[in-house]
Amino acid sequence: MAGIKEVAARAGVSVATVSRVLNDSPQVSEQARAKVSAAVEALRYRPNAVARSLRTEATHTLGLIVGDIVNPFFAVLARAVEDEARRAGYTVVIGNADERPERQDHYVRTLLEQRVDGLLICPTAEVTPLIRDCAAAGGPLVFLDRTLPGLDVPSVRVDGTAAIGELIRHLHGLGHRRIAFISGPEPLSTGRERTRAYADAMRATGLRIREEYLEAGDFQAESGRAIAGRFLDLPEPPEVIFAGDNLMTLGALDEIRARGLRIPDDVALASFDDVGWFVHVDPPITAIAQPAEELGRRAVRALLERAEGRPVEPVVLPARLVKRRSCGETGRTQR
Amino acid sequence: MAGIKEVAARAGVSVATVSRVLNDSPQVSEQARAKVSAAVEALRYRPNAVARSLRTEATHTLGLIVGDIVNPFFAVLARAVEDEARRAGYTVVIGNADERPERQDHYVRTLLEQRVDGLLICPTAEVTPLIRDCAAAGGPLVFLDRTLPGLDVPSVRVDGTAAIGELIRHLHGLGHRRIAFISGPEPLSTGRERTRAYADAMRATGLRIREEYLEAGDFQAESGRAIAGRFLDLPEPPEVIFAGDNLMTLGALDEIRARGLRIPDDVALASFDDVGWFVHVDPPITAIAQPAEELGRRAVRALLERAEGRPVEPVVLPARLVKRRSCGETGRTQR
DNA sequence: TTCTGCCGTGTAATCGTTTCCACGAGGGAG
DNA sequence: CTCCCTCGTGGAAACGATTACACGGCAGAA
Repeated sequence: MAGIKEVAARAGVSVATVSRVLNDSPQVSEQARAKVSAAVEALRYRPNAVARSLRTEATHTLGLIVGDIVNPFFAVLARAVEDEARRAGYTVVIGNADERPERQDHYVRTLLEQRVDGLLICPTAEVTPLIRDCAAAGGPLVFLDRTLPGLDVPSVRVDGTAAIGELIRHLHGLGHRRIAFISGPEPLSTGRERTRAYADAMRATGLRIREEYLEAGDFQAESGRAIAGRFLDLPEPPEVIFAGDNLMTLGALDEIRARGLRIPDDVALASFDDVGWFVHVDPPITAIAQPAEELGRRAVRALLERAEGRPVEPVVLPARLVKRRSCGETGRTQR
Repeated sequence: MAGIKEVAARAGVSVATVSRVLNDSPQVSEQARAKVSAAVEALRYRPNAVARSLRTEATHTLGLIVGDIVNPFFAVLARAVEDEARRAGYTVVIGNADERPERQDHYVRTLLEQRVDGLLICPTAEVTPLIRDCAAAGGPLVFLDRTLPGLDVPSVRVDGTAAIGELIRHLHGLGHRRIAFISGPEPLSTGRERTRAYADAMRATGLRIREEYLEAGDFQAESGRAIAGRFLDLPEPPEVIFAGDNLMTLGALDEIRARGLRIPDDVALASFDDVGWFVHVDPPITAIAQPAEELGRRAVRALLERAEGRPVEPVVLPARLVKRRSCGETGRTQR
């Protein structure tokens, strides 16, 4: 493929001039500019970003490591990140950790070697040594959706505490008392936070927290199914199953349907994390909606500020309860 | 950040030796290897992939341009591509064209400048000049899911013709005669192919094709909703609405629900492209399932073969009809 | 002993850009 | 006329790796 040298030769100027034209520096005559443009066109020259990056120490690329791109929440997040990044002139490399720390580390390593200008991570579980190093090295790094304890890294996330409180009160108002929660993995900040919010809200509402009504899944559909099954097998099964993310909700729904139970009469269902099709389930599923797009955009902005050396403080966005019919009638339903 | 020079200095060897250790060449003594490893460790050295790529002319990176990452079909596709690529030692850069040719071109340009080792494109509509150039240049390029006419580029895709035929016969067997189709955009190969299959199958089954029962959407939910609305507004509305992708099915479902119509009694619904939650809609939605994972894997393999200069022939995978209850009772339902 | 070959190593060129610096031409001011 | 500044330009040194080539030492063969 033609390089800048060939272009220079064809245009009858030096490589320096070609480079100046390409980066439209003002320090170049109209004449030269025209000749170079013609040569570029004729040779179908495409600048080599690899060489450019080597010289300039900037790749105009951001890395994004998500838990699972097939999870609609992360898909929406990824699109928002990618959109905002493109607007700022950056390309995004997406890594799929599949919620596995070793895979997450694989991508961290690869992306660092690629010299991305910034890294957005939805951390999977543990603080790996590699992550600790990165945090210590102080490169542009921002945690997205989740945080890790004890590291000096800014994070952009959603706080669902208030919405969970509202949900529990809503359920209580509908007459439900036995509310079970399929929580997320203990090591994940989002898992811990939601569990805590559930427990606090139950207490605040004067409801008993039963050990057998609280079990941790792994944010994947299958665990939701299994745990819902165990809840339903209890001598005194819960009146409500509240699942900690949309995939576990899907799993729970599968299990409830497989047993031929009716929602909400036999058991009610609620989800942390809303997805488009919840309104089409019969009955539509009550859920806590997270502002995923906003989250993605804010994360990119925070990252870019960080990359420019400006200090950035954590961003915390609120979630919103969307009442539908899967927990019982409440007059009008929201979409 | 420390470079190979610092490592060499600290280990007391030359940069050549360090490089050889890093690429574990056999031509290096155990002793040197140990010293270098120690230095690498101590300095937390990370090879600079940018410099390496410049020298070796290989980035070990593949580009993937999808129509819309939020569409579950593409999300699954992207994960499969990314998975298979990782297995082969490649990183994937995902670009989101949002079904817009100019955005697709933006990514093609960017990825070419980044010197990706191969490019996987789900082409959006038209043959742009840029795409034509690429095809002509003969770089490693493979079309995924969709094809473009008149270009010498191998493609990996699904052929839903047989499944659509089966669906139409199934609907006919259930007593339906007035079958409307929300087709995809005319310029897209998948849109054209499905429309053609619908028309052929209708004819083959002895059903009339009515002009007012065939309208093209843009593979986004909103168009599905609008077109379904127009179908239902007809003096003689169809008995079945068959939508050309999962998002338009979602839109149609919205519209049907908004009108308070019952499925399948008032109108039946079928989808080209299956997604996980279809089984949870009441009633579960009959759909044609595409082997998205297989598609992604095959595409990567084809691309890598192409990159190695081996000739690759087009891959065409069959789709599969999954009968559920949204078109009427049929004895047992599949999951 | 001397020659041959291999093995481990180092020197330096190279990849395609950007950018610092120098240089010559031209023009305005003194 | 001379001086100086500006403007457009080109030469060449980076950037951080890989790798062709050369070289010295040592072992085995003659």
